[in-house]
Amino acid sequence: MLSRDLLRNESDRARALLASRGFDVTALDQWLSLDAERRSGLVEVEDLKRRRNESSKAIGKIKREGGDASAQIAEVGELKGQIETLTSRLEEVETELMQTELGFPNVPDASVPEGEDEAANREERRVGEPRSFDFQPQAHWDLGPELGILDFERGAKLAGARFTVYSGMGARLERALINFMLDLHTGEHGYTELLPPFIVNRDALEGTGQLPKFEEDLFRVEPKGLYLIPTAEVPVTNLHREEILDEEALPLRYTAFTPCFRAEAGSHGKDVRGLIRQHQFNKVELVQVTTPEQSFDALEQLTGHAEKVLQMLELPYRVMTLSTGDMGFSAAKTYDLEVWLPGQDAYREISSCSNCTDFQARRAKIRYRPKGGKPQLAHTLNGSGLAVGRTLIAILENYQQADGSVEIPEALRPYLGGLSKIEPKG
RNA sequence: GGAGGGAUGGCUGAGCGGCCGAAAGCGACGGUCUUGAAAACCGUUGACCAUUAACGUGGUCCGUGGGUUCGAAUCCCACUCCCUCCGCCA
Repeated sequence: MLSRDLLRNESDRARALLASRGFDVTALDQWLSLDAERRSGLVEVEDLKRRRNESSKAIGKIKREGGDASAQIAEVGELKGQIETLTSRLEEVETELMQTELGFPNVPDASVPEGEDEAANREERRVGEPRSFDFQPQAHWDLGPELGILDFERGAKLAGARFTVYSGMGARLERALINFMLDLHTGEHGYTELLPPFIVNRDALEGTGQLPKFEEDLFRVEPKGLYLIPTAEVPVTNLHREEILDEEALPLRYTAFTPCFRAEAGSHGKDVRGLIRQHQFNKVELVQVTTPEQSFDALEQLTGHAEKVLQMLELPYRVMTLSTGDMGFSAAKTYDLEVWLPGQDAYREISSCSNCTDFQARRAKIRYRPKGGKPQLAHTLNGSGLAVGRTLIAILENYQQADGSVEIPEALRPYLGGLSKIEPKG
């Protein structure tokens, strides 16, 4: 959610910022008229309540003194009716106002390039040289089955398209990557490891911005109407929902490995081959809760923490700042890390690091208390550190050898019992 | 799944249907004292909304949602969560 102050008192600026994201700003006009109606209604109903409270107190006093309070009782009865009708109207307005508000995306930071889509994204830097091959590099959807470590067909048999079975060294490599990333973030970057629920309620998803707008992207779990998490960002960011944190405790840094579940509605025909776009995938997530002063520095740091994984695995990548039109709903600024995939001759997203400023904190009521001051909204950040399946892909494609084997990056070998190479089966 | 107990401010914990936004303690903050700190003592200390140039003023909130009543933290109903015991279970 955006601050009502911004919407109300700087509505022209809000309009321009929302428009830059491709958002239909007629909703803002609707919001403004609802807000005005709410406020004038509040003044009216609060005055009626004041009169009712005064009369009620008078009744108590008269009765204690043994007097006759029937005049006051009649007055209260009349006020009550007026309050009821006004209140029910106000509740309608409030509900509509909320619904409108929950539909507004975050506003972009001034440093974000303006543009309609990914074409306007700004490349910040490239790290690492793409390796030159003296043979035609294969894509992971060929390498994986040939090595006997990825089984797309049996994944489809078990659950349908976009599900994959990891087998043997594939499963082992995925597990090694998870441990490697968690150890790095907890050991070197100061994050606390969490193992949260993989199923959450609506409140949590509303807190981080997936609901109410993006319900069709989620898997719903029937008996209780809960949802499978689309990212660990949801349970981890909501950890401190409706809490007032001590300022000294900030910044909070959490890392969590979880599987992620996405319905991928509307992405038919996109990335249908291989492991790029799955209904279920593993991710190690980074989340920070900071003060407003800290959050943009924290975004640089957090992005650096995710980059460190790629650097240690010696995978070439580039850093992109997403444009206003390409950013996610809750983000004020986002860096995407794109890893080089030689099998596809392209950079592909492997991490997305965002500063959500106070947007999620306002929805989830995550606050902190400055020393001796009033509670304030915190800022929240999240980033993948990294998407594990895509990291595995990157290793297969970048470290493949002419004989069909795949070398293991040095940094990962301790996690694989010292193994240096995955050989084709047979 | 069955039986019982509970949910009050940052925390612990009182609270005859009106005088309760709520005792007390802890914590936090400010002050006295001290070279400084601790201790002691004094004082301040919930959140949200509206309104006001401001000082303020008003409204709402005692798990959530309904109900009874002129009036509810207090009475009634439903739900959620937590605890104890029994059953079942990885």
